Amino acid sequence: MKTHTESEENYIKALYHLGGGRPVSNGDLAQRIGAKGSSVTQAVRRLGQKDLVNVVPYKGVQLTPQGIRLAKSILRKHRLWETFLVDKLGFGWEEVHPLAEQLEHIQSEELVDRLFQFLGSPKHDPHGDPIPERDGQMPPVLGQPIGAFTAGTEIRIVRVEDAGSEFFDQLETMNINLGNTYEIRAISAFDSSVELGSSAGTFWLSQNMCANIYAVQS
Amino acid sequence: MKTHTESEENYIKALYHLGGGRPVSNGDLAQRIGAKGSSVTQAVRRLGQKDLVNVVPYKGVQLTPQGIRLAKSILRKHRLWETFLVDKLGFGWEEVHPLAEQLEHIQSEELVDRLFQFLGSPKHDPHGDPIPERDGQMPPVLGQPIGAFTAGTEIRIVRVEDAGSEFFDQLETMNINLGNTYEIRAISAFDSSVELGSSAGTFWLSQNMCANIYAVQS
DNA sequence: AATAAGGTTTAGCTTTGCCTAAAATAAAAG
DNA sequence: CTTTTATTTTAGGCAAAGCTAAACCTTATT
Repeated sequence: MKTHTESEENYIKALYHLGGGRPVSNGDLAQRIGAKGSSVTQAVRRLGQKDLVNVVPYKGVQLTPQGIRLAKSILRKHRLWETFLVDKLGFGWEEVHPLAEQLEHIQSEELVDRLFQFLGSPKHDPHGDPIPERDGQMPPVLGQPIGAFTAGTEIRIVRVEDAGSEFFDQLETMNINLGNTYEIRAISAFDSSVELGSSAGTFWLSQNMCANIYAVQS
Repeated sequence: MKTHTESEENYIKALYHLGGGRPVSNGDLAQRIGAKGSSVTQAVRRLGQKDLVNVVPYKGVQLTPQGIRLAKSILRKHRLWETFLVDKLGFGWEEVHPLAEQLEHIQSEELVDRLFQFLGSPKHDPHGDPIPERDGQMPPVLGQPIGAFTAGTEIRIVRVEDAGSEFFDQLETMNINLGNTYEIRAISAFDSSVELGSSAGTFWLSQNMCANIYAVQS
């Protein structure tokens, strides 16, 4: 695997995030990257010459299998570093993203492998997102939105979406963490908010909160 | 502290290595960076505009106090990451340098502080080199070359110079590590090589090896 | 003091990566 | 089926960093 610039890797990551293997529009990509359309046109042309994407002018850009492989390897690094920052250095959920965004560009297979081992071969990162394996395989995406369960079910929180720092702050103040278990007490027919119960008492979660918190039956 | 490019940081680091606070010639800097003189001229001009160096055309470049502060903060990061790679991830001495060279550019005071704590507030890195403190203070530079002791002295290895991978390989094969203790059995009057003894037996170290291995009496 | 040698700077070119403004194309509306 | 609108691409600029070759200081030699 050759070496790529950070900019290139950022485009690949954005492409994977937005489309996986499917085509992505110039505009969407520009928005995600935070650059103008014209810059994107040039950038993807460069990526095309390295066979990381297929470009159809005026139509869209699409990762090649090679591009997908690269995207996954970057995602793997990103999520391993996030795990390191939270588990080992004690960072909070919301702080780690920008840091991992820098660390994910460090080039060294060996480093990734050793980090993986050091962290105890994790399958999911601190948000519960799956960490791609060495060979590109993806562990399962865990859970379903809290609102999808029925009243009376015992659930365990296994994943939270990255919905911005205010969302994470809210989780913090409500003391909601991965691994917590609750009983679904009620689901409002009016606004789909959910009442959760634990030994510590019961509380209501807004629909917007619920949509970003994933759980499994337990 | 503003944010700098990797290239800028590399120049600052090189300047610190070559001259500390003293002026450095364009040529020496070019050699160290691995670029042509003309590139260096431009680069230092940019650094000058940021008040990180003082440039006197045709004479030399010199770090400002601000530049020295930056240099130390980079060195701190470099050596902390080296410590992490060796102590926590089990890398060998000689492998860590290029990796630390990438990691030292990660921007986050918070990360450095937490890493420092996580590593147990180390004063020296795995080669025995002092790790600059947060405030720029330098812990002592440990030991003196092995050849400087007299026969009969008990010594403990506390530092090795970075004298290239062949040197490290040699240390490896001779099983010489920081913390090892030996007795100086003899010093050759002919070529200044040194005979070291331990419970495992005795062996001779060439003058070139000795010059890069530092010890204290013990 | 004049000149040759060595190191330094300037001039001009390349690539990456981003920008704005103008032209071109695709899609939607009439 | 044309026209308007929205998106995308081209054209032309700019800054960071590097390069080569030519011009320019310094210094050392004669």
